[in-house]
Amino acid sequence: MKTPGDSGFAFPEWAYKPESSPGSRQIQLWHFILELLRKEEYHDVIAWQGDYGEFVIKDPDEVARLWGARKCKPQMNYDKLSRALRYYYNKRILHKTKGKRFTYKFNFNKLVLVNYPFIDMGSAGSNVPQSAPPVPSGVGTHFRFPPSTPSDVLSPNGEELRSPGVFASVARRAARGSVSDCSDGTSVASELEEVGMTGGDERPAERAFRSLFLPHHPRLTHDSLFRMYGVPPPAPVPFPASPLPGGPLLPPQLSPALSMTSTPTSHLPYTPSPSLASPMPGSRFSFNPEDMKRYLQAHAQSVYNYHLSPRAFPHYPSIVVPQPQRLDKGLAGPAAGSHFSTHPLHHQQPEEPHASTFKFKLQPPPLGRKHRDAPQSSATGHVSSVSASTVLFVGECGSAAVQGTNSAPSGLTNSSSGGPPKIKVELVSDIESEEEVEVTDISEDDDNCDVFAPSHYNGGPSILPCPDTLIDEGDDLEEDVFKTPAAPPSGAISGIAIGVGMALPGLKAEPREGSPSSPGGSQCIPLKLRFKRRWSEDQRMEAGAKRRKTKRVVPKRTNPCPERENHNLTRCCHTMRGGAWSTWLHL
DNA sequence: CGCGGAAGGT
DNA sequence: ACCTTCCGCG
Repeated sequence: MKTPGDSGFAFPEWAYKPESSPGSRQIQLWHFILELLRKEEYHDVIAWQGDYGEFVIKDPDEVARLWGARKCKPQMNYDKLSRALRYYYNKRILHKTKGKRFTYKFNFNKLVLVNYPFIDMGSAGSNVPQSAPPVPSGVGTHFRFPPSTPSDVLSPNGEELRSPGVFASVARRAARGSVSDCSDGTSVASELEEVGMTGGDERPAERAFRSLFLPHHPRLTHDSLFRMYGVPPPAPVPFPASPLPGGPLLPPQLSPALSMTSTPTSHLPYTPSPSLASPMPGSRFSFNPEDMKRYLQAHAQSVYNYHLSPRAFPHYPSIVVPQPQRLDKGLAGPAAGSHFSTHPLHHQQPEEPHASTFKFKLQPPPLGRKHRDAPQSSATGHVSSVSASTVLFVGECGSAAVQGTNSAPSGLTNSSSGGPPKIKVELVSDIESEEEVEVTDISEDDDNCDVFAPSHYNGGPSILPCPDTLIDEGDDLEEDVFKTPAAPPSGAISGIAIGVGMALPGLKAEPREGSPSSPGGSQCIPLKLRFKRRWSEDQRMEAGAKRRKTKRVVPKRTNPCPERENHNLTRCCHTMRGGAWSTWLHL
């Protein structure tokens, strides 16, 4: 078992559960599906079947119910869920297995290739979708899954790996170029056979898929990997910004993502997501160390980020992934030892383990907008029946139960189909992927960091902390509640700030000289003072001015839905998303 | 059942 | 962006 203590660092517990981590997107349907598929208790509800990646929803209503529970959408039903699934067709995450009811198939080629690019996909053949990044020739021509290790060293409940630290281990290991020292010598290849695979005719991607996604793989669990790679090191930077150890010949044995084999559901980053869909800077893979480096960094970081929380850190190309937060105080809190450090998913899904307590009747087939408009009675009727059996659920999901009645007719009752026929040009997903390559785009942070306009340091280190923390609360908030080793030393912050400020005199750069760690930051003081003065002026100037969004208003979140709890963490995470370490200090 | 457009929500 | 909701169509 990995406790915050034994590894020397810890993450906030939300970091271990990306699905529900506030900064992350809410769990996506296909994550959820994978999650269900992975759990035996749901094998009567949904299960792998047929081809690789193919699964059958045996109990559509139940799946819908579970999904609805997860998303706090008590009105969920298979009709809606399947619509959501159909949206995956275009994204090529899923497709329908024709002729088989309730049967869909994951596009594992894409998933595997995109997320596990070092897996040997066999001959650059036909079945490799173009959306998938090409496999560098020097890398992973013959991918071997990492060997597993005895399954009794660490606690067995490690099925949910959340520690990005593994990456570092892997990276280090990769740097050393040795993977062969598995303790028990069991090769993963053999494991694949153990799982009962049709070795020969199976395509590599499928093999990969199996090992990655099949439920309860006996060996490739978090534990084995964890054991294999030891305790996460203090610096979980998967691929540091420093030159790649082996140059382009990074040992193929483990893609960073592969270290997360155990939790397909939660670490398969959403494929079409920007930095993942096609991590290469262009559609073409140029195989030089620089590109490789960038690629690896982006990829690893993406995965890593996803682990932590996809939104936790912006995807910057040459950024060093922030180190984990040592939640001395955070985790020392009441709930710390008990279950935070154990396994997120286990306490994360109140609805699933206790599906019974969550019994609520699925909404009957949609009444239709019109129907809901006119006869209030029928809607009310079934809603009440729902809520009656869903007291607990209502409690957790807040307004959920009300939905049935309050969803307004939206006025568009009748089909506005009078218009002329439109031809819609569909975007091919490959193109999607390509446009999502923008690894260098940091514009996303603009909103959160409008004091330092990103353009100002576009060329420079993209890791600039966003000083909005300092701005909104003045100097009072220097108190680091979360001492994070990764937080750039305040000196660095001021240094950067100053640097920026010098380059751009008009900038409101808060030098943050009040920082505890640099009480007498001698060297910079004059400048700092200057900036301080400047800052004060600006503050005064802005005092009367309209509120800028630098003022971070803590939103009143009343939604008790498990998906959205962790309010303070939410705040943290959201600000984090703004690209600011300093925000952590904010907590 | 399954599809996909359309609109809306967050 | 990723659904959720509704709906008409086959």
